[in-house]
Amino acid sequence: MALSDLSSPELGLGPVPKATLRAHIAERLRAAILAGDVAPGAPLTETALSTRFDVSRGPLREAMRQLIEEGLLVTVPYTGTHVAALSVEDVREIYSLRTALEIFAFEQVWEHRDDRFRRELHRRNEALLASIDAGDDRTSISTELALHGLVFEASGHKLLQHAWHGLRGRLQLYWAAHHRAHGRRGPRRDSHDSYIRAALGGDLDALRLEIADHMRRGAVVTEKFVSGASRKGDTT
Amino acid sequence: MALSDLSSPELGLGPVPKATLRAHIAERLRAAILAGDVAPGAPLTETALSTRFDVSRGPLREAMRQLIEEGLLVTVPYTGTHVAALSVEDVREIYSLRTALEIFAFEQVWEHRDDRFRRELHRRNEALLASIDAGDDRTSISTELALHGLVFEASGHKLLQHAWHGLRGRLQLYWAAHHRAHGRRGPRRDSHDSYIRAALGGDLDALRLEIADHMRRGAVVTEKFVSGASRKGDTT
DNA sequence: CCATGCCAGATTGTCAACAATCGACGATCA
DNA sequence: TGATCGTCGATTGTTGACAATCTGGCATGG
Repeated sequence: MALSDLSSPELGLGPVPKATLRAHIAERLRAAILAGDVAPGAPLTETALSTRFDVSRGPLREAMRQLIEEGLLVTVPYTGTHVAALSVEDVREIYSLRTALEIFAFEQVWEHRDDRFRRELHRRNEALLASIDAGDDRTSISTELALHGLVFEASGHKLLQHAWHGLRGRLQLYWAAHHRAHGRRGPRRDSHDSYIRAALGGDLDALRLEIADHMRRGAVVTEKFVSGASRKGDTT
Repeated sequence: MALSDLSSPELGLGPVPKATLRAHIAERLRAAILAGDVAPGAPLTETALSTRFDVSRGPLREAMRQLIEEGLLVTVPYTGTHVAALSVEDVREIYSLRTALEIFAFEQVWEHRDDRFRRELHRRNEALLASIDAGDDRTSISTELALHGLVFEASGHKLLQHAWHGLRGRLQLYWAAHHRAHGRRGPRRDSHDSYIRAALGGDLDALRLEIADHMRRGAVVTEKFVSGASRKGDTT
């Protein structure tokens, strides 16, 4: 199953999202952080945020707890909360774990790849290319994450998807910061060609190597940015 | 580094845990669930819990959010909260992801295994054997989890440890339920012998196979229990 | 007899006030 | 002059009351 419900519109049926205030707050706050409205390492106070969002501190705190769990915020009891700081160690952990999880995801999907999967992979890659060509670095982050996210969605493995979401948020924090610092962060236009080829090919071992290499390249770029930024006394 | 601070007593120095109420509540509630004081699938109401714990609903809610994130509770807005129900699909996901993560953890540690690591592995295995021999099924769950947890601690990979903690909680929920249902759930006395051998040996590929096999065996046992329990209309 | 609409109880969501704790500044004293 | 202790502002932690929403059952009408 699982493989069959990638983007079925379902005619708009299915359970509608129940909107609780904390969910909205979490979404807005996450967006604000990833948009760089507050820099990594910058402090956040509950009262200030509750005023800005015009909500009480109760739901705001619950939303912040969620972002803490996602690794975007750090808090120390009775003292304060701040946006997670950037660190090279973090980058290494994110990319190494990403490698392991994405390979595992492909192992799960491997025998079940169908036309739908192939088409969707191509579609998302073209969306990535389009945003790169348009020079829109902001959406190219989203499209690249969507491309890599496909295999996790297709796996139908809820726990695995959960782990991917956690990684994705942290990754987005670093990419967004990189984007703001250097203007252009996006991958080279052809950087995913061999990835796509291997993902649709017949050699699982080749894909393993390709993913490891792909991640290694990404990690090097991001690490370099972080160590450069922290040397300038930016964060940490 | 990382490999060096496995169980250093530090003479009782080091930062004392800052006790917030929600942390205590989360701990107690988690213990209650894993002890089976509330069965999987059973409903939990905030007001009832806040009365029993003699705290207000604020910190209680934050503690519950944490357990929700850990996969022990499930909530639907404005409607209710219940302990997570058991499902064979969940078991398959837990064990398959466990396999991937534990292999990854060993890959991280492989070249850094030292005497300390070897000693600690033996120590924890002996603790497991002791609890099995003592017929203490309750602590044998803890000791088995501690044994498998070593490689994650030794990896020094914070993100990986975080993922392991998430898996461990879910696993504990199933094992505890199994224990309560059948009295004796624990592994056979020699079930970790080949695991230890492979973990300390020189053949990483052999260890990969051993872990995969070890998990497969565990998954089969747990799956069988869950499908049996649900067929009796126990949960789900 | 079945479908529909409504009502009541229960449960979670939200709010504003109060308490506990922390970090830093400045006064005090050797 | 230097260190130490107390105090104060700021921040998070906690509480109890109130509002919004859901679920099930019941009355009503076809």
